[in-house]
Amino acid sequence: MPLGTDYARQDCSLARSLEVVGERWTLLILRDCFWGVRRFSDLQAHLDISRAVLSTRLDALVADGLLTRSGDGHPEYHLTDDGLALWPALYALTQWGEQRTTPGAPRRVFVHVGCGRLGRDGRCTGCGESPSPGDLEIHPGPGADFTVRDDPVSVGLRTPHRLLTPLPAR
Amino acid sequence: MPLGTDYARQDCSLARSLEVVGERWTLLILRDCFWGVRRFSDLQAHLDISRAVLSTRLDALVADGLLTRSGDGHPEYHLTDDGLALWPALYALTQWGEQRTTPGAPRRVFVHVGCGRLGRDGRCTGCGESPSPGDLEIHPGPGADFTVRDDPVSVGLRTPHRLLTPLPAR
DNA sequence: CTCAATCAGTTCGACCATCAGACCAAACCC
DNA sequence: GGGTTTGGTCTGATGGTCGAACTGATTGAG
Repeated sequence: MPLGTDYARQDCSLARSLEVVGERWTLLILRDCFWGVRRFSDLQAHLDISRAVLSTRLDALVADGLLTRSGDGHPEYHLTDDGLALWPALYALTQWGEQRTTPGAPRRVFVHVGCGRLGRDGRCTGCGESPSPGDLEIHPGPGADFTVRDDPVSVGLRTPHRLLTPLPAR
Repeated sequence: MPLGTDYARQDCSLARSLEVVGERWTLLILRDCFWGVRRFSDLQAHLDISRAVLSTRLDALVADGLLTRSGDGHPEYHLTDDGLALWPALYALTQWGEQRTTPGAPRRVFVHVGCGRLGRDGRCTGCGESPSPGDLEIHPGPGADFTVRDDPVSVGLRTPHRLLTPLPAR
């Protein structure tokens, strides 16, 4: 928990959110899940995160109902509806970072499949709606840098990829 | 910084965002700034945060250009344009927390002054636009609980209050 | 089927952040 | 000018995070 336990006495929904997704690494793990990453080792390799912390975070996300752990052998992690509902917040935070650091050259571009591009406000430039993540493709943008990482997830993102479908492709 | 320094080698705008606003307490401090809190002691009393940490966070937010520190005597903290641009992300996270914990009874309701209410997607139910925070009023909602806190900021929020105007009123 | 490699963690000790509380100097109030 | 408030800093105790080593189950190759 990112907040002291006595923070339960704060009457604010943002604090409630941060108790679940405010810890170090948690939002980056969920971002990878939206992109389709499902395996422990892929998350670990892509995030350069300590295995101990990744294990703790995944346990917490499953306990909080944002992820499910499935499979009898090596588990796969999938977003629940509660997890999927986080997409607008995640996208808004990403856009804020993009606008601050590389305003003219986005690292990633999201495409509403068969329709238009996703604008900064999360609306499709084609239909004007806010597509659900499953209807989106992530494309490398002009600000992307392919030289920094060689893990399977980073490699898989060098070409367009439908969100929520397995990454790396198997 | 919430992420290891070597995370500079990650090619992702979300990571960039989290390096600025991902630390414990930072988003709650900014939330208070949107509500109009400007003084060190008001933040400290409302958040129940250690003074040392609050001091560190405010320094970082000023250095990152999200807040300005003004006044020759006791300083006032104000949001910059970069800080104000965070509003959609902050609102989206708040709505996610509200939907998860108290779906039918929001703790706070935001009103586009003279127009309509703010929907879950940040659009006004009246005009359909996404108002900037300065055009919004925060009202206590049906899920608000006035019994938990008695600091000046909490008291000031028991009645409708225009965002970005001084809180507590002086 | 056997054996090695991979996967999904757990454990460990070093290090860093956060906490509550004490302390302090400048600003403000009378 | 003196006392109070404000806005911090400092300190020792506690808890989180780190990289690296270790482990046991699963999977794949032959």
